[in-house]
Amino acid sequence: MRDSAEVARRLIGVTLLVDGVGGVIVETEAYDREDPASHTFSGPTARNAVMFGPAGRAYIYLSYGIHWCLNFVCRESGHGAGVLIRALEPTAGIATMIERRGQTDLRRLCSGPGRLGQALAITHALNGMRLDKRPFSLKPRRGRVRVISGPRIGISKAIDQPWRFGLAGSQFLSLPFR
DNA sequence: CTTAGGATCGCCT
DNA sequence: GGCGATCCTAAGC
Repeated sequence: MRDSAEVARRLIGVTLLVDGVGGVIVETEAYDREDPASHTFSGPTARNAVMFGPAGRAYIYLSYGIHWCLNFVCRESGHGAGVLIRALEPTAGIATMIERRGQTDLRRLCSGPGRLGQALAITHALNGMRLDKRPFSLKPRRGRVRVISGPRIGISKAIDQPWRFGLAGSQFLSLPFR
């Protein structure tokens, strides 16, 4: 597969479901092996092992001891590359997501990696699983989409890299693009 | 609308 | 032992 920034860009507009629940990907971030902000920057460890394995799998980690976050593993020279799925526009299983999240605001159902994880019931149990098999489902986007990019969010290193991607004009982004 | 603090725990130095 | 690829709530303008 190609580099993670290209994958991150091409994922915008793709429909992601987990057990039939989810929506259209509207925000992603790319991370790679040579990237100081990436979990893989310092080499393989127990946590990031999946990121050094085959492409097309889920890498899931626990953020701040509370939030399960979903990444797609990419293959790049040296491996250790992936894309963080940061936000969805909810389209399927909305009632289920509202119940899991405990709030009804559609704009905040899946707008952020932690919220998305909660809405889709992402847990460590899905770590390393193939994205082309149950419970995951990916459907190609229809037609063209306008993608914007900018600095990634919530990191302190490599903030100059424009490796955050979003669907232009979407109301479901975790934060606006400047 | 912006900012500040707390929650909470696995990972790595 | 310190610190996050975060989110929520409350308080301040």
